[in-house]
Order: sequence, then C-alpha cells, then structure tokens
Amino acid sequence: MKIATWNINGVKARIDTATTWLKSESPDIACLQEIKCMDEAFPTHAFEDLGYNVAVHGQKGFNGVALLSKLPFDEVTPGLAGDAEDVQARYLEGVVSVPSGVVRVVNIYLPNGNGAPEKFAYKLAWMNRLKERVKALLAFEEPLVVAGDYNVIPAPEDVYNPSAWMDDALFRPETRAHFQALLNLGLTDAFRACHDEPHRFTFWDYQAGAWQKNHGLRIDHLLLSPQAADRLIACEIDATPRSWEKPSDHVPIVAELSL
DNA sequence: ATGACAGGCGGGGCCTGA
Repeated sequence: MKIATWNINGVKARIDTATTWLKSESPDIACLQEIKCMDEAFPTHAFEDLGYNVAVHGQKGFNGVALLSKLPFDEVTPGLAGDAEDVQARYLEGVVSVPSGVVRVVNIYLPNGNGAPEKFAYKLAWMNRLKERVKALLAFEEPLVVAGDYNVIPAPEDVYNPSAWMDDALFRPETRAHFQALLNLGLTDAFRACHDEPHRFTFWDYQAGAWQKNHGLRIDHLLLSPQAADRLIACEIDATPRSWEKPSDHVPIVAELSL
C-alpha cells in the first residue's frame, strides 16, 4: 500500500497537475495540503473519477487539507483538538480497513510560524496539541501514519544552507525540539529510515531560482507508529512534478507499507 | 539590504506563504 503526501499549493490551480501525478503513481492514499478552498469548492469528482474516496477539511482562501483513499473511510475526523478558538483548517484524520486490519492516516498542514511573534507561538502550541493527539492515537497500538507539510527542517542536512536558516521558524531550535519530542513518542521518520543521504528536499521556493540551484528544504514528512514502521518497505521523494509547468513549490513523498 | 514568485480574492493591490 502506497501512502503519499503533497502540498499542492491550491487545488483549483493544480487540478491537472494533481490528477496527472495520481494517474501515474496511483497511491492508495494521498494527503493533500494547502487546498485553499472551501469544502464545497473542492473538485471531488475529478478525484472520484480516478477511483478515490474523498474527505475534505477546507476553508476560504488559505490552508485546507484533503484525504484521498481508494479504500472507503471507516472514520473521518476533521480538526485538531486542544483549542476551541482555532478555526484554521490544518488537520484531517481518516481510518481505512486494510487486509491486515486498519491503518489510521493523519493529514497535517503544520503552521509556518514566520512573521509576527504570535505566529511562532501558534506553531509551537499547535505542535504541542499534535503531540497530545498522537500520544492518544499511539495507545491504540495500530499502524498510524502522520503525514503532511510539517514546516519543520529536522536537521542541518535537510536544508541547503543551514547557517542562513538558523533564525527561521522552520529551523529554530524550539521547532526542532518540538519535532524531536514528537519522534520521542515512538514515531519513525519514514524517509530517514530508508535514506541517510543529505540534501534530499521536498520543497524549493519559487523565488531566486531555488529549484535550478537545488536550494531546497526537507519539510514534508511521514512519521510512522511502531506498527507502521515494522511494515515499511520504501519511502521516496518524487521531485519530477517540480519541473512541470506551473508546479507546486512542494513535491510528493510516498511511503510503501505492507498492510 | 532588499526582493525575488505564486495563489486567492476580487476586480486593484494586498495578504499569505516558506
């Protein structure tokens, strides 16, 4: 079973790109972030035509996440618990039955945290809320995949020029500590479990020729519970869509599990 | 040092992103 995550930076602007890639790679489950539309504006039929069940948690203009699954959803839960005031659409959880039992997929679009100080505080608070949710889910002792745009550069080898990023919200020590605390619950970074080479990126800025110069970041991740990590076969970044016309600034990353 | 790209919204430029 292949589980993919991809920040597509606007589903309406990227529908052809998304369907082309899905037809080519045919992941069983895909987590999309930054759909940037309300639920009713999501192009559900375009994905249903490819054989996907669709779950959407959107909002007007910004953010928004969607889950696509070839197998039907047993459960879908939108929104991250822990802050009733938080209206940003950044979290969508789905459960799917598989031959070996179930797999739970958590699709996240973690806040960027740059800009005003309160944005960084929101990011760290969101990471704390995510940690609490993951802690609860791990108690089920089932295959769990927490996938998405983390907006976290885990280590210096995950950015082209770490010294230039020291004060950035994606790489600040507090951010990395919160990410490490998540891993310390017992999660495995699927890509790093399969690859130890530096400078493997999932994001290249549109600006300043970042793609051409390979000035990238590794900020999109699939984190696995022990029961999922035991079944991990492979994890690959597919950078090819970054070279297409009108690309997203992120590329898909796919984990294959024997579920 | 600054700005550079891009999408959404809405119909001109501003906001947000990483």
